[in-house]
Amino acid sequence: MPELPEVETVRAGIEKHVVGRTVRAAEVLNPRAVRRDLAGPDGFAAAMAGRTFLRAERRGKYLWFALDDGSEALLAHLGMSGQLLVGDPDRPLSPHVRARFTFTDGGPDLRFTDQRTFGHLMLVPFASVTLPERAAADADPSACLVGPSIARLTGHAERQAGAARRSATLPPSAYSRLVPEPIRHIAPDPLEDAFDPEDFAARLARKKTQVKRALLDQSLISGIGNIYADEALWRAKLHWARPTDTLERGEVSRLLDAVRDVLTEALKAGGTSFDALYVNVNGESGYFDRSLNAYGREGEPCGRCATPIRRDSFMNRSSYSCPRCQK
DNA sequence: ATGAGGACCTGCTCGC
DNA sequence: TGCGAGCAGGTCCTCA
Repeated sequence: MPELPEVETVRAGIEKHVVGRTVRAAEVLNPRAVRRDLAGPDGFAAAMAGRTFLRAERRGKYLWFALDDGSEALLAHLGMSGQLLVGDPDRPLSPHVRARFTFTDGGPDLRFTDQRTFGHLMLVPFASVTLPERAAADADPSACLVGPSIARLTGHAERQAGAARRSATLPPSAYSRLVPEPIRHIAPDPLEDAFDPEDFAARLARKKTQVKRALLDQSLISGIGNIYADEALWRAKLHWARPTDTLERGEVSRLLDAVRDVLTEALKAGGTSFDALYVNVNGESGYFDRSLNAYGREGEPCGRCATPIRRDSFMNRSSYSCPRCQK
């Protein structure tokens, strides 16, 4: 499943193939792929035509392409099974292609493929406006000029004009710190500069929930899914059901180190698994089978103490842990 | 306000 | 051989 390392692999892989290119036509083959875009499939497709890809960016499991002057973005979430593939525009259309973008240069096209259709695409404005306004918005979310309710009611043309007007006040260097409006609530991920360990620890301490649930809470820390949550908890020797408000400071530090390590190592491995024109986010490829210590290893010996790994049911999914190392 | 759980979705595997 | 149940899980929505 695409978690942060897979999404970053896709972002880095796709960036060099699309940046600087202009969309000739967008085609939505399954309306569910753009279900969160209120312009609808036709509106989305029409609004994407003529857009130039400027940058490829990411936060947590979301990735986006800043378009044209950087005032709007094509936002993508890969869900459970999403892929972004670049290739010969004449190759056969697989049945799971949900959206397709061709380019004015006639070169390789971009396809959003998604078997389980949990992923989606949206054309959206950036959330923040000028830097002083950004500071105000951070202090008080309701102060954001482009709040969710406004964005939902506003059409593409108006959003476009508004975003362009606002972005005119921004120095180019500020763009990289902006995130698309629909993901304002997504916390920084542990691999970006904006991530603040102190803030994370403080917010974690205020929560009254289980530590694994907290790791999966994208508004607290982003980029972690079920697999890397289990792996990080195994490394940190923490039980998944441990109440967050009982964690000691040292344990939180250990957990954050484990999270960073597991994401970084997976990113290194994931970065080797695709070639030039085919960007693969298939969960089975590369590191998956080799370097997992807990996830999916029910009954197999723990790498530290040889106690069989246990599987528990949690949130309608599985949690894998060592009953001895992770009390 | 916050936390917990269900819905969404499709392909694969397993057991009868 | 065929079929249905179970499973996989990220995010949003609803309910308590």
